[in-house]
Amino acid sequence: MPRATAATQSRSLTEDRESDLEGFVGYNLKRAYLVFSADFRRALGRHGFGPRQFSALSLIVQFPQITQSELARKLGIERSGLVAIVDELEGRGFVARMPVPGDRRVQALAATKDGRTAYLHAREVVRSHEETLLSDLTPDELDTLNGVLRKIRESEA
Amino acid sequence: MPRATAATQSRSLTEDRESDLEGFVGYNLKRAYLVFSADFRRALGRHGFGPRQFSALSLIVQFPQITQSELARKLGIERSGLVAIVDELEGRGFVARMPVPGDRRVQALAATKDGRTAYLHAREVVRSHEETLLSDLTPDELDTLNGVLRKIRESEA
DNA sequence: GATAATCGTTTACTAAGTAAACAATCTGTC
DNA sequence: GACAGATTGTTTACTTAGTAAACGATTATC
Repeated sequence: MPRATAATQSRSLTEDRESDLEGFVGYNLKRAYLVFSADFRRALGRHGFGPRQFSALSLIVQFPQITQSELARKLGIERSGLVAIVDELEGRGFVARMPVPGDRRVQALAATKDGRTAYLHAREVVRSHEETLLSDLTPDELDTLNGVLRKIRESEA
Repeated sequence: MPRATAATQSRSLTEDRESDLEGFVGYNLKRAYLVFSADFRRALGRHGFGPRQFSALSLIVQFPQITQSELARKLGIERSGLVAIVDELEGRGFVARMPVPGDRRVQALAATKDGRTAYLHAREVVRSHEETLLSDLTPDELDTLNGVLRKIRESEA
């Protein structure tokens, strides 16, 4: 069994030879997220997708007729913040706002054919960008990472 | 006007056991980072520290006489972005900009006594906030998380 | 000694979000 | 059926965290 490398003494309270900062999960989480974010833009920027548009379109494709409030809830952002995202997706012809018979307040969202096509293509680009970024990880590490990130997310109030 | 029948059959297009989005590490990384970030502010907001001020002060305490350029490099941000952070730390009396004998361009940064005290206190608050957030993780998971985040960070160009 | 590079800084800009208010609409209670 | 209260999408104003380009002062290089 390949044991963890020698660089895992980080739990000591008094050993200060490496930066304190590197020992904080929050800081490392932010830096790792920034690496992903920058690479995402490199990979999908030319396709005209930012992370927010991609996330929103993904959920719209997957949950047809979802309302804006529900989508905002799933994304963890405010309704007001979602308006601009949907505006842009609609402006590109990827998404349509549609009235809902029973309730005239809500706008149901549906991906157009173009939107679905663009999403399926973008999804493959994102998969490949992630595969590259994560290529140094063992399958075990990848599994643990996914599980841990989910645990952290679920600990949210 | 694109017709969109109420009965959408797009479910058969994808193998969609759960949301595509949940399968992307980048998205989960962002959500997890936001959980940490919000909790960090809850924990240290009343102490007047944001994540940026905390990170900068941490490195200044650990590397006395560090220059602003070097600090920016370590933090992974632009020099121009660091100015406001140092301004604030200096305004609170936590940090002093000092001239360096050999080179009149640079400003060496040093934590004041107040700055060191405030940092040591804040560090304990951060440790406790992280401990709480990560309490659902096994020691193995925590080790793997730290290692994986580091690997991702080091893959940066 | 001219030219290039570096440092801290300012200014203008961008991205991504929140918070509060608003009109329109829906729901539950009397 | 009327009416108080909640909900929806939206606008507006604001905040946060950063980048990019230019600048004067200085230092390094040829």
